[in-house]
Amino acid sequence: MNEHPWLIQLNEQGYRLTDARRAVVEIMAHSTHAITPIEVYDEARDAHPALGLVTVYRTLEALEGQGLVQRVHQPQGCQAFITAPAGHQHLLLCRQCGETATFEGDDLETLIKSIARKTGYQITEHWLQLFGLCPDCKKAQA
Amino acid sequence: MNEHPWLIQLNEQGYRLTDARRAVVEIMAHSTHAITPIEVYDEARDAHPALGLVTVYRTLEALEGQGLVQRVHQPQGCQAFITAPAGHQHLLLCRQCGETATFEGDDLETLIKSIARKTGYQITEHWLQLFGLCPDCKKAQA
DNA sequence: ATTGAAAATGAAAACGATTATCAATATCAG
DNA sequence: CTGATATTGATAATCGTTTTCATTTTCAAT
Repeated sequence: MNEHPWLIQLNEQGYRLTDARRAVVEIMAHSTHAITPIEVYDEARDAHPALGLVTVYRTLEALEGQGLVQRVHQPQGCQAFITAPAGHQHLLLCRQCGETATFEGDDLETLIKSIARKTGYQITEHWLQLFGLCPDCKKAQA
Repeated sequence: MNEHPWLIQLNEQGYRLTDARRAVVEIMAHSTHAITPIEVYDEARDAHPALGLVTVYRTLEALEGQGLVQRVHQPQGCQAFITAPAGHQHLLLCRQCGETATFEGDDLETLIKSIARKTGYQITEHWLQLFGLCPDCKKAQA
């Protein structure tokens, strides 16, 4: 049936393959922008009109559990999702259109260790994110 | 009347001084932890029982507008506020109790410029946040 | 001190995002 | 094909936040 790799992975984890999941995966896997559940819902109904919003939430949850998508936090709000970057990448997000780029910057290790030593905190996670305008939106600005 | 500097600042901006605002400022200004509107509401009612939750939201909004408090984003959720650090500081947050520390790490400029050049993005904002366990919660863990 | 216009308040309702409930449906192993 | 079970979508519930609005409070001008 030539299923999308994400669907194969879900299937291997015991999830059944349904048209609702196919429709959501289709949208999420091909999106290069941060996208909210409602937007996924609207777009995915082109392929599967009977789709319910609840199923979008449940599918996003499953995909997040598999590390295939992740929630992104932005100054404007924190309800959007993106396809999870491979490995440990940092994010660059367009404030206008939500387009996402990634970059590496792992010279943070030194900084983190230094902060841990100075503060006595046990540091378990870090976020480094940049926000701005993507080339297209920058052009449209002027 | 020996008002708190935040109240004086609000007053200078045209805000009136009320008991509701005094109560909210009292809590926020002395908090060293990330704290949600509901928590502010609960704590501030000790001093001002008639306080409404709506007023907490409105006061936090005013304080945020003055740069005196800011919303913090965390893996567990994004509805908490902290007293805004002076100058450009980065955050270190305890995932357990919300205790907040700050640090400087402004060698980011080089990185940011490099990413901007590589991606064509115009970068306007950045977040660098660390999460972990504060010394107290680390101790309570074991 | 008194007054009154304007700002601020709190209660209630509205709202948007998310989660829980549940009967009906679809998947897939046997 | 069949049936146990996962999944679905509709509905309702929940949570955080905002709007509405009549009442109260602040504070500048008397």
